[in-house]
Amino acid sequence: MSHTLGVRQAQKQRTRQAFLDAALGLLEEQSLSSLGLREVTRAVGVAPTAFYRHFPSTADLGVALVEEALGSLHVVIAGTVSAAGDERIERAVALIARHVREYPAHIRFIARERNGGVQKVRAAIAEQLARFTDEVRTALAQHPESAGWSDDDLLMLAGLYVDQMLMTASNLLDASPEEQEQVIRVATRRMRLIAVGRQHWLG
Amino acid sequence: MSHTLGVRQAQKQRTRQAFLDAALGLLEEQSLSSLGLREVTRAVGVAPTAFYRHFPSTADLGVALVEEALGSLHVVIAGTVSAAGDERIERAVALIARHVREYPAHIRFIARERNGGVQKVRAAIAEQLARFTDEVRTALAQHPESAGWSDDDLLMLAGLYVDQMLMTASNLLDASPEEQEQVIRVATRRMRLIAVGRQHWLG
DNA sequence: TGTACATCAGTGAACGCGCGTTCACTGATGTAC
DNA sequence: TGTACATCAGTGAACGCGCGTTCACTGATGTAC
Repeated sequence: MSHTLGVRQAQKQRTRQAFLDAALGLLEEQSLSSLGLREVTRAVGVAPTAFYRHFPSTADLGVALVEEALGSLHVVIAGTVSAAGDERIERAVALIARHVREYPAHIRFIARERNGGVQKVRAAIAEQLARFTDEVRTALAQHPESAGWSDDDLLMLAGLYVDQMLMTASNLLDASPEEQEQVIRVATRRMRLIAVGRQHWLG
Repeated sequence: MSHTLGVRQAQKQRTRQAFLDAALGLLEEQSLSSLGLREVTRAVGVAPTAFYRHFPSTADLGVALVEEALGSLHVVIAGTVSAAGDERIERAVALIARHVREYPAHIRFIARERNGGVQKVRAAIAEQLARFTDEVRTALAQHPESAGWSDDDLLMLAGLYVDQMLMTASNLLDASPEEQEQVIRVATRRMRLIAVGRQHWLG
């Protein structure tokens, strides 16, 4: 079993994950650019110097968090776009809402650092979102409604959807339980309006 | 002339403005939650303790920056919505682009801190954006196309426009001069698609 | 299987530094008479 | 107009503290024979 990690490697991965988890928790209430190395190691329960065994800097830890946070979203995105039938939009919004409920800290992190003060992390997020947009474009191209659409227009529409999803996710985070229904209703109508625009689009 | 400020008051206001200007400059490359009080006073050229004569904390300086940054936007927003005729959308996007060119640091600040780590500032931004959305709704209600629209739907549409404007502004900031044209083209088509959706909307 | 050596994740002391905040101060500006 | 007192924006020394980074270390795990 060459894939079985040695005890040492396994332990290292566990510690690394503990760093990611602790950082994500601390980042619920602050930005990455103010996150301290010692703060993270304290939360994990290791010596400050242990940090350097895993990341050169907190910015690099941030990049790792981007991958963790957005990696799991590919599946959700695929689900929202491929859904078919009358209730396609409702299902898409519901999928987003569920993801936010399951990974609130990840979403908060992405929404915050997308425009945050750490260049490396912003670049990583931008790259991942560009990939999402491209995936959505490919999925949209399969729809019969996309007949006659240029690739450029499909990309425009895909970007609009991706931004809308992220905005909805971020709004859900800031909403109280009672407000969440309202956020979902408004997000659904926004999507519907965009869908109407799509049906009558003439390039 | 009871409105003429005394020498002392005038000097105080000048120093306060120097704090705002210096902070805005420093915030181009970091988030408010990592902005240091001493960093700001150093940039202004006063003793660290002078800060407390103007703001209780950097968070409160941030709130003052929100008002400065978003105060000037009311006029722009009004301009984008009231524009009429065939090229309404082109004009709206051009107005946003001009504002971004004139006040890039303000826009960056708002985009960054809208989801940033300082609660007080996020609340201030959310409140101002809600007011913008309401202003846009009122303006939209005047349009003949809005006949038959519920207030709720108009608010939904207004929110979509406001978010789109802010997103466009933020995209322009991150774009190189060559990319800016592309950003403007895509933003224009997004707005057009939304406008098409609006025309065929049935509630 | 047992032994001898190599690797390396995590340690703990130490460093110099800049931080936010306190305090009593100074001296120009403002005000009362 | 002149004088005596009050106000208060900005000062500068001092404080205790936590920061990021360095370094030589330890001891469990891995590897070669």
